[in-house]
Amino acid sequence: MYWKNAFVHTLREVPSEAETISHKLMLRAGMIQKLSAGIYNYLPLGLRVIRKIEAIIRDEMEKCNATELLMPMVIPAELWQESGRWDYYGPELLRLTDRKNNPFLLGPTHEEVIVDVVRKSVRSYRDLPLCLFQIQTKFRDEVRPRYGLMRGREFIMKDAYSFHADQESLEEMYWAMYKAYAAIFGRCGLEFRAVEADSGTIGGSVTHEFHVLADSGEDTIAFCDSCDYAANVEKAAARQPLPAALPADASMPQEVATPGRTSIEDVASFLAVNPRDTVKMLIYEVDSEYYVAVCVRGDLVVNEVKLRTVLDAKAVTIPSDEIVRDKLKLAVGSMGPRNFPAGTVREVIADLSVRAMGKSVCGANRDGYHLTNVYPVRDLTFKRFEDVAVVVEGDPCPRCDGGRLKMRKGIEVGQVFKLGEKYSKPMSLTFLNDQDSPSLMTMGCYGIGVGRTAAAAVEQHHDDDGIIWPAAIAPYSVALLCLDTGSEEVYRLSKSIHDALEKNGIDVLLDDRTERPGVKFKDADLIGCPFRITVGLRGVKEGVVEFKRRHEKSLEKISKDSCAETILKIIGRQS
RNA sequence: CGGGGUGUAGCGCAGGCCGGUAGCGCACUUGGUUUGGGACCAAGGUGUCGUAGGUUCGAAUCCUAUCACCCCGACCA
Repeated sequence: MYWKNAFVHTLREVPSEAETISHKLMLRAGMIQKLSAGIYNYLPLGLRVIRKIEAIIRDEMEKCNATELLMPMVIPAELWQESGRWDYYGPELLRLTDRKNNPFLLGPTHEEVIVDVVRKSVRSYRDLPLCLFQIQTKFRDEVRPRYGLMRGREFIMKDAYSFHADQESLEEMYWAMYKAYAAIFGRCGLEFRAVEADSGTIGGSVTHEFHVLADSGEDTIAFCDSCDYAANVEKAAARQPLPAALPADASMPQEVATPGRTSIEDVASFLAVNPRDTVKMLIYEVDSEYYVAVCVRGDLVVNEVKLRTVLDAKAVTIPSDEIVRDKLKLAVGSMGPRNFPAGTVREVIADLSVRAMGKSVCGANRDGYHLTNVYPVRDLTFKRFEDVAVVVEGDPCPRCDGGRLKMRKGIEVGQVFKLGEKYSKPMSLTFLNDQDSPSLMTMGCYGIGVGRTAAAAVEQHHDDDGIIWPAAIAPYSVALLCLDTGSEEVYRLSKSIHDALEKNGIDVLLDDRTERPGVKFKDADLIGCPFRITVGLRGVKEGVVEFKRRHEKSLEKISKDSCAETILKIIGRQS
């Protein structure tokens, strides 16, 4: 490919909208271009990266006996009404009507459609198991799209759906997909981690997310430093300590004045105790219907995802101080679980950490007062203990002895789900089993954010000069710089190298512009092809061209006459 | 959706308080000099100042409304 034909337009300055590295670099490298908030044009260079990722995905999907199809992006509302998601899904779902005023939606995911596809065709257990996938543009009207391809409204996703006669078959496919995902991200040259996760609104029970490790990630993952336990922090559990024993000399709770101290930090320092020895109590509003009180050890944070799961709720939010004070008649800043006036809340839930506490401080349920000498095992009367706290670095691993949890930031690029009968039931996806009786299919679904994978690769592989693409997903393997387009000899040599590489199946981008060398070097670094070949007057006079790897400083000089073969050998060895 | 901010040339920005010929850098075009890490000189083109209304002799500037975009938060297979 010749640069002049490749539609590569790099930017020297960063458009002001970009914040994250991948967003900035992909814009500057001329890979993407914004059309609207969270909606991007994929320019030729960016599209090549997308296509390479897609090719790897297709290859691995086919190894799992998954077959590709393509479903429409515009979906009749009817199907979603059938599954119940038409009402359940919030404003993230873009709804539209056609000229006859019939309701449609832009697909944010395709469970309903695939179920419809399969139920129209599959009747017998003999057709199962079955796995179908597509690579399609999705639309989710995100509240706040940001970070370029990382969190767009329109985005390309690979989604696969599997159908099974029984749980064992689903299990088998689930782990086959799990392995395929590991292979895909490995082949893309990414450092990633598969983690246990919360299954969220899509439903189902067991799920793993695949995260590319990068400091800029939006998710936090916790993993054990000695075994292979890893989980999204939303889900991560720690080994819970045993309930504390009550010391024989334990004295009775005592009310102390703590004027104006309403935060854990203030109360702890005022009473000269560690925040670990205080009990924090928070009020949550659940599904806009009722309230609960939640206690955690003072230094911990309530995990709202866990809380939601524990309450089987859709949403939990912290109400304003005014509501807590005026409507619930509670002492904001001085709430505590001992003698808690629970009349206005449905129940009190305590984190397991509280049970393990010894002598503690908690609110006295009276403005400006706290209690000291509280022993939760003795003084707290409520019964419900749950794991509702966010784990912290150093917590003991829930799986193994002696392991400690560590934290990293991750970018979620893929997820595998066991859906079970969540869609097959409301949509009557049945088959005849070998007993000749109708039975519900059980399903799995498996997604990969293709654009997000590209962005994650940039987050993980770049330097001050630009992108450093992993070889397998680079837009071109080789940036071939012809420094002196005015010289017949240099130009001819450049072209012959270009042709020889292309003939051997190597992607090569020949910079044939009449630009100064500095510009070409800068652009080559920015675009980030793994290999660079420089053909210039200076080298040609000595009979050499230069070969450089994007991630290394050093250059190799290669005889110009045998350079195509030499380079083929080097690249063949590496990729 | 709550809080904050920005819309002026393709990109990055100044101008705005204090109304009076719309500017700078990069990019682009032409000519020349340069030529191995984003060159230099000269000349040139480029705008409904986000949109609509209002105040005024006169609005990028003041007022009102509105739209878009960005950041923080909430939200998110």
